[in-house]
Amino acid sequence: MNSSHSPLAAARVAGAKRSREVSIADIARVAGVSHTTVSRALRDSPLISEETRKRIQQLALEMGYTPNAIAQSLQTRRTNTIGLAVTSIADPFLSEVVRGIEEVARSAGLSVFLSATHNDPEQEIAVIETFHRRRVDGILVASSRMTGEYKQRLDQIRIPTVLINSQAESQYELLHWVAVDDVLGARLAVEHLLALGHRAIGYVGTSSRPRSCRQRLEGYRAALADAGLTPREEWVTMMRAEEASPQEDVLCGRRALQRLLDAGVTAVFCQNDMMAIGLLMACYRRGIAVPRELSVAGFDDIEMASCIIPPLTTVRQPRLELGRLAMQVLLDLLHEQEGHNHVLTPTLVVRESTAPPLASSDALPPSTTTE
Amino acid sequence: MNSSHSPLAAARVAGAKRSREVSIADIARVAGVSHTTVSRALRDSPLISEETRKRIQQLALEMGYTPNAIAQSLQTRRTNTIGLAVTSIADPFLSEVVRGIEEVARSAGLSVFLSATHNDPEQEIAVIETFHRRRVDGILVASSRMTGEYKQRLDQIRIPTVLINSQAESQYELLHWVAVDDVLGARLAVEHLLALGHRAIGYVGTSSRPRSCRQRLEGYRAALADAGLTPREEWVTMMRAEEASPQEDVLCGRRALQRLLDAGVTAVFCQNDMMAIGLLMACYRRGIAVPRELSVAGFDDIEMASCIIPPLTTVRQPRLELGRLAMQVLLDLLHEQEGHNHVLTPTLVVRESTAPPLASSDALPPSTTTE
DNA sequence: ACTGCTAATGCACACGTGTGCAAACATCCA
DNA sequence: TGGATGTTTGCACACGTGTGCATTAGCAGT
Repeated sequence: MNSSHSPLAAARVAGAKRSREVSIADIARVAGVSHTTVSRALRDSPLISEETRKRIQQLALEMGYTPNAIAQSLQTRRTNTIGLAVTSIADPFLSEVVRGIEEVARSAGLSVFLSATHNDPEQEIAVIETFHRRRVDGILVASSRMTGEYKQRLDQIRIPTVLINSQAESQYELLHWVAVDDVLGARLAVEHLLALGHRAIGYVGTSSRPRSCRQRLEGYRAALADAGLTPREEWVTMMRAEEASPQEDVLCGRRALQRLLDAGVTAVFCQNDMMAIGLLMACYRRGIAVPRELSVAGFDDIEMASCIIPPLTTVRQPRLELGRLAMQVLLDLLHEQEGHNHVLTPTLVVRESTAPPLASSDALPPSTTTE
Repeated sequence: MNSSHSPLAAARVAGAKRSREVSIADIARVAGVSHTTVSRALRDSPLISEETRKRIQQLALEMGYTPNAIAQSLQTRRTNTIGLAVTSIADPFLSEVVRGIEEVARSAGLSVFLSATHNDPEQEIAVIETFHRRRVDGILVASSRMTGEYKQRLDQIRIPTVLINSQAESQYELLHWVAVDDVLGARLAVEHLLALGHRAIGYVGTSSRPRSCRQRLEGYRAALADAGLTPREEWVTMMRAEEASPQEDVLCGRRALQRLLDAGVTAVFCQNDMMAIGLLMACYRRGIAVPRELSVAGFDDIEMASCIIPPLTTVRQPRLELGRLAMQVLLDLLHEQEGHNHVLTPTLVVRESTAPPLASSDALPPSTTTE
């Protein structure tokens, strides 16, 4: 009958330095009931009388009780946690995707572990390993190359997984995925350039994202073919890259300009916006007017695309939607429902980096079906 | 003596559908020892003989054992987890900061929970609450306003916390922080404009980040004062905003142009790069040449600043460093060491959006110390 | 008063891991 | 051979929460 006047004061004193948090056992002791009753009362179990429940909930509040999610997870075998692996956190394409994911996850009561893989197979495996150790309920992987070992790993641990715009060349039936139609997107961009009157249209891609590069190249080729054109070999410039970082992409675009000019193109379709921006910068440096002398189109429609001068014509990926949908599919899987794969439709956003070619541009001999 | 030929096969069968993961108890059973021995062997305890340890580690590998971090956390009272609260995930300023944080965290064996608060007090509290429930070892808060209730909450739960570029007007001695010197940064930018010959220099700020706005305004005023100038009231345009999102900032910049032109300034210093970019876009629309007719300087040096045309003169915040350092301070706190607060020094990055004013610009009467 | 029924509560165990302490065993020395 | 010392192992408990089952209390009906 000396110290603690109220449970509240007791909690304060207990939490003075670095001591334990208030547990249901503590509440039980104060309330004079078993920890079982407290547990049930806090979870609104119908087994507990209205009166007891109210009393205990009030007490929990006064004592500053915060449930221990760790202990709950151990018991229920659910952590209400997901792992999100991205290639690069600073990737402007991913920012909105991650935003969509976190938004949906949080409204479903899930917390998100974020980890970067830097497009490096070894780190990818380490990240998955960590997620597994932490017993996440599900995993999302964005824009990753999927090396064989990685896939094998994911396969073994049997955690529901959804891939977003996977760069793996082969799909695996065990994994689910959400992606944007790259072939269609590329078609839209190239058809736009064709409609403006361009005939010599270049392509710039990078080896750091092999799948989207291949698919977009395919769309590019298909659009040209439909117009009765076959691209010259030198129109297609493939840049070597490893890291898949924005800086690297800009550099690729910048370095590609000379080769494209040498190839004599009047328009360029870039694998993504960052490369297009690199290209624009190089044009600015060399005094080449865009779009008057050279038309440039990108892919992704990142924030920057609309902020740059001239505003970039590009293919819009519904990035926020992509993230939301991926998380939604994962939620379905977590609820033991069947998960469906989705292909989202990109749209063309015409801005000011594309225009009809200069009349002089047909100094270049038209390269129609040389086949 | 019927089914499982090897521990490996046994594990495979066990993990067939949705059954339990392999635990140390399982390994113990197979190895014919107690779970205690397995626990010690896997942790390289000196209590275990070399031979037993090797045997058990080998067995663990074969059985596909992955330690349960949840159970470990419950026992050791450490989750090796931190919570990172940001205002907006898509904020280009934060991308590099988050990258630095995750990098250091991961190399220290910590996983990162990411959550967005949208600059909303209610959500901020909810996020902190969740972090607490999950028993994170530490918390990082980036660019947040710190409402009283929020602070009180953080204060109660006594989890080591580090603030990054906090927007709270008052600092609390309990919390640690890392920040960039806003006053100095603003000085650098404005002194640069002064050195170019500008006398009528405008400022654009937003109410969504009150502290950095106030500090940068202070630096702006100080630089002008040192040059013997007092800014006219209409040179300082304050935009109302709530969300603290990039889109919102761009809009603020865009809408500020007219007011600045009316005020007759020849150069503008913006609270951040996104606002400067909005301003540039507005200039582009109105056919105002930057930097010939109007000089524009920003703050932050986000990726976009160097990619835009014209490349933006701005004040560089060491963003990656900021993230790394904040995480480092948090690590110190986690290791029971004293945490030190840090003020980082920004630097001026002169690019191409600033130039001397047109000769005609002094049609505007010089407004020297009207005081 | 006894039975049968419902409502409310507690016991005991589970989840998977770490660790203090005791016990068993081996080794060495006198 | 006995005792001292050192090495290796296991028992039992702890961490905080959830839940099946038994137990108790309360109440109505005969």
